[in-house]
Amino acid sequence: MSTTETPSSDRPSKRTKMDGSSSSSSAPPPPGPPPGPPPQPPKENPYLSHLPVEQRFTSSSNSTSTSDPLAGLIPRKVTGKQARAVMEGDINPFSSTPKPFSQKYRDILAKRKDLPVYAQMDEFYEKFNSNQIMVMIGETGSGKTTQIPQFVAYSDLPHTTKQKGPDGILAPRMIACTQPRRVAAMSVAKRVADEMDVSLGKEVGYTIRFEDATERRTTFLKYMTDGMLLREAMNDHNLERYSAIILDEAHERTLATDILMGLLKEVVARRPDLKLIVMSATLDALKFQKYFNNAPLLKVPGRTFPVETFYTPEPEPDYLEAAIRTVLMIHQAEDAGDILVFLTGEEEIEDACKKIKAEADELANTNPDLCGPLKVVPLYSSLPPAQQQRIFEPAPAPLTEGGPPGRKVVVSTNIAETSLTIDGIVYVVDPGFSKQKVYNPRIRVESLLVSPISKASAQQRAGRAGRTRPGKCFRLYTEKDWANELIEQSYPEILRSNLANTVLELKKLGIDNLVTFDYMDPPAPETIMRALELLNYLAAFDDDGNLTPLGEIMAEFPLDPQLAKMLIVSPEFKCSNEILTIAAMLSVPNVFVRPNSQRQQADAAKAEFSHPDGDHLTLLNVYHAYKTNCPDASTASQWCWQNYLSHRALMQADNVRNQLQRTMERFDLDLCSTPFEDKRYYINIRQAIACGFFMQVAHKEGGTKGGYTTIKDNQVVSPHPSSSLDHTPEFVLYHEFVLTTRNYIRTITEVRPEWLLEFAPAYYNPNNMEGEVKRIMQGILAKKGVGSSSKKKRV
DNA sequence: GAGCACTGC
Repeated sequence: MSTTETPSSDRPSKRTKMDGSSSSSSAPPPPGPPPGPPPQPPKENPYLSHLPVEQRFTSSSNSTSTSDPLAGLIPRKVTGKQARAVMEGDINPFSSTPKPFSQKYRDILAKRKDLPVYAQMDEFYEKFNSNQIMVMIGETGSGKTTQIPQFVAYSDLPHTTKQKGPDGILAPRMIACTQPRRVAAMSVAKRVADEMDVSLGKEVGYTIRFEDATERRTTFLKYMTDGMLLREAMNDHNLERYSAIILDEAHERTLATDILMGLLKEVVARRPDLKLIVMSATLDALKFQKYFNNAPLLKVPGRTFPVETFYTPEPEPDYLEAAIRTVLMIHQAEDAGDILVFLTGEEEIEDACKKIKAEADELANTNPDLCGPLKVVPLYSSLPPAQQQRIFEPAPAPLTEGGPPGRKVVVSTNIAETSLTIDGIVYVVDPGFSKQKVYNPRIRVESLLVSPISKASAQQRAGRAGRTRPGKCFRLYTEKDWANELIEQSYPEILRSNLANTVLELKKLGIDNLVTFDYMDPPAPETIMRALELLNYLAAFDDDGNLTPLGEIMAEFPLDPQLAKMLIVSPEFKCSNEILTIAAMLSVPNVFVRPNSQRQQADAAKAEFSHPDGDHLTLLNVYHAYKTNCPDASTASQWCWQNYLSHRALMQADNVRNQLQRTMERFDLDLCSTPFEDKRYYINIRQAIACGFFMQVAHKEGGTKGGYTTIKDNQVVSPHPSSSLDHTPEFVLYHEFVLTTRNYIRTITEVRPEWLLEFAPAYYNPNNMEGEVKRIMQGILAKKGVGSSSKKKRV
């Protein structure tokens, strides 16, 4: 051990320097041992970090509390009284190197004590200690998301019960808390790290796609997206790294949460040591309790301001017009306070913003004594972040001092219902509609439909008016309709989605029977059948419904099965570099920007990248141009702007591509390209795509010009007008079927019927086909019989 | 000749 620099001599000298009180930073170190250290709190001795907490402190005659702050606490027998004593004690037992609590910690603790959930700590520990599963209901402002995981930490004491993982590393058994959204996982983790007086990414961390802010040896509390925990479960069916799992926002019923609930119900039965807490905001607790074997309920009140609700006396024939009228009415008649209006989509919102602005300006001009200035701000997810930020700008000031107040109106999609919170909203206008995803298994199409919202949604919307002070909510439907027409809860996502991906994941999670799996809400059998059928055609499942080796690998890619398949086969076509790009570009939002005022310029810019054989190749061109022309971030944003491309989406594509490439490497899948000069360069790429998407092909109708019919379901479809395909080939492969004003196929590429027969012979067996396609396929097969000899001749 | 509700891996 070194004798020149002991921990005790190091600290005082450092302190002098930091204070700036030393005359010169280049002053030589004081000769010999420094004078004895001044009285200070117990110090941790870094050479003793292998010892239990209480022995790690350097004994000093002045220090009074050298005992373990956790002395007497038995994991999972901890009481509220004990936990409070530690929280209010001197030493932070959770920091990796124990140290006294900071002043900041004490300030935050004082505020935490005001949270409704804090008052129920004793009740929480009673239920937590004696039950494996519990259900918690806490409305907005109860503090459940930040406090409950901490309460669990005080009971599990995860840092004192480390275990060796398969890699031999000694790590704490973690507490996981899942969130449906990335931003929530990040921001809550940050907040809780502050509350516990530890560093983010060390003791308390978060894991979201593309970002892992945790440390294997030290992290014991981890916030994560629900999808991320599901990914982890695919390779660790018992979730052995966790001692407790908290599913937050379970009422949102995301696909990932629903699958996790079914899975955890099984895991909990296999692992009696695993605790599960399901947290929800709604009153539908009974359903959760019943599902989880009558688990006990802890109910915590919320903390929001009252919101007064108004209904229209008669049904409104035109909700858009009614919404605009209501905004102007509020503006003229109500006290100061901002307005939030819920509409269904981008076009509707932009339209409403224009109309509100025009009418409000006129009102302010003709009647300046009655109406202040109005600032109208649109909000939807595809809006660039800078414009989204406008919702946080303050309301305009009155035009004249003491005149009628200025007001801000935010016209938003559902994004303001859960994902984004705007402070200062006092009035909410709720027409009662939103766009919702629906899945039709019969024609295998997901589409968006404007539908009435649920009561739970309506309550959530109203609640947005009461975040900072009492508010008002104007519902543009009658009270009778509220009572009789609105359903209690929105249908969970699992009932509204194509489940191809989910079924693959479930198999990979070790679920044998997908039909008898204990779903909280079982999807339609037909939806599962459609998924099984697709996965069987893609050779991910064998005929007995078991995962094939190919299926095992497909499940590891964060992609739809079709995309995963084309990526995995791409090395066989010598084009995996290119397919990686295409898969990434298809996984991010549209890269083409088309402002209403500059459509022609935008279309011209897009034409520069167009590939005549199809949109997939156009996407490849865009990515190549982006990488070639944008060596660094500063030039990238300008180049994207000039070319009417979304920089955000392209950066995201780059991220996704890197992640996919790492997965390819993990499975030793070759990264290769056909030389660009080779005439097979594009053919190889199109063939690889066909291997994944042979089930999404349309055939040109004999009669109508430019019209197509899908092969399996005989749906009449039109190529989407945005397509770069410059001709109408006999067969086109499409990435998406979109149901709007008409049936469109979007992102399309020409394919040859010969390829379809070669790469998907079972699917294109003429015996299963009808009409013209059947004849074409028969013709090719007949020719092939002859053709095989001519091929030999050529070789 | 049209649209992208919202998330997530």
